[in-house]
Amino acid sequence: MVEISQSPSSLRERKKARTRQSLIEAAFARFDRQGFEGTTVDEIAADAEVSRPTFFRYFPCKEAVVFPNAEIWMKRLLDWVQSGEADDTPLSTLRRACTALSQLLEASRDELMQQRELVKSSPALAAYEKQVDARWVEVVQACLSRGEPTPGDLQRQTRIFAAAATAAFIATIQEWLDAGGSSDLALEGQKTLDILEQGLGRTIPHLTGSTPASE
Amino acid sequence: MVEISQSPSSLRERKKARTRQSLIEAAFARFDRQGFEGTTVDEIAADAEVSRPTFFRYFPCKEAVVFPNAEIWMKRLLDWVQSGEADDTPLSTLRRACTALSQLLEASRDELMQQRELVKSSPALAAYEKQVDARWVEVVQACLSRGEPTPGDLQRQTRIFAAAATAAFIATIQEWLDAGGSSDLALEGQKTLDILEQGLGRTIPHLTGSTPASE
DNA sequence: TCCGAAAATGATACTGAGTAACACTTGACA
DNA sequence: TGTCAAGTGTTACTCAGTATCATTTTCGGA
Repeated sequence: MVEISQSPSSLRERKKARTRQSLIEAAFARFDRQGFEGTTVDEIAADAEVSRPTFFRYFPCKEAVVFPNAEIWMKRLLDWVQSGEADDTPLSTLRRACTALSQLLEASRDELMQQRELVKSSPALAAYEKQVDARWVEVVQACLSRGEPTPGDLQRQTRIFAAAATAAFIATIQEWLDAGGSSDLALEGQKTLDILEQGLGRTIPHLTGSTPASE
Repeated sequence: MVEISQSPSSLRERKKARTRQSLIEAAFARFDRQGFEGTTVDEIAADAEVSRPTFFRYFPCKEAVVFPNAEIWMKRLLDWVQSGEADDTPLSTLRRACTALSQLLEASRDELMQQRELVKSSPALAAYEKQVDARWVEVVQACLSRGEPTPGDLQRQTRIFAAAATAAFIATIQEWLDAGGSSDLALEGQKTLDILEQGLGRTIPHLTGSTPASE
């Protein structure tokens, strides 16, 4: 369904992949020892035996090396959404996308938890993570606006809902990581979408003052 | 209810306020002419007739000068929430907070639209704005968890919902600005909260595939 | 197998953000 | 008025990120 694709074909591609991996490993090793802020790009590049400009040919900024898979996952999921069967409702498309993403994330749990530790230790990194997260809105948008041209007024509501759903799912991921990543993320994700679909009144009545049954 | 408070008391305070204002005006003047990226902090400082270190004594980074009121508004609203009457439901507290904030924002519409233009022109600025926006989650959290100690499991759901509500309201603000800021933001905000309270099934049935009347 | 083009890298040098140290000035307050 | 604290300027530094250009490495065709 969602596959890790590609044989690294040519020698050139294989070398690039190797260099990229070296940079990532060198970076995380330094970050473990010295923290993110305490590490310079020069050190990372030196450890990986490349020059500083080369580092920036692989990553747009120092922060990006902490999230080496973000772009890849996003693209993969976007492709999947856009090539999926179109007879679903928008929300069920979103539900399936969340499940697919959950599987990717659960498979990388350790890596993600390491990321999360780093992010907590550095404001600059936290800022960059928000930028990365924001790109997921595009994916959610794509899920919600399949096929139909979406009439103007509805489009605005959809955009707002997409923002809410993205933030909610990201918060769900973070809760999952903070709890050790042991629970079933896909399930938690569906629960989150339940809140958005059914509304607070039915899912967390405590917050609205109504009782679950009434209304 | 939410007042702009304080006489600038001492001379020292008045001077600081004046310097701060000069920096803001110098910055926006330059940004208008040269754009955000095309302007250096040195230029801003020189225009305001202070040194570069002084600029950084007033603003934590170059980006911050674009959002001179963010911190102030947030603090004010947080104070208001924490000192408000406690007999409301969490959601109604949030509703009132949104109305209060809407009034502040509507009063600063032109300034906000200028900000929005700048943000659209610079990725660095967009990144910083996300950081600023993220701080609003705290305020929303405060609205939603008044009084009660909130039992553990519910707390997680509340955090997730707070993230969703914040993102949704921010998206609402942006839609409002992109539409020229002519509509009633407070009203739009309430509509957004309706979606979250009632759920998609009742508010945007189109997305779930159900019909408005049926379940 | 060799050769030319394209891609990747390294060296060097630059800009600009942000900070530290320290001396100096100015407002607060008794 | 004089003392102290707060605010400022000067200087010099670190480091992220970029441009330029020469050099090396891989690719693909003959």
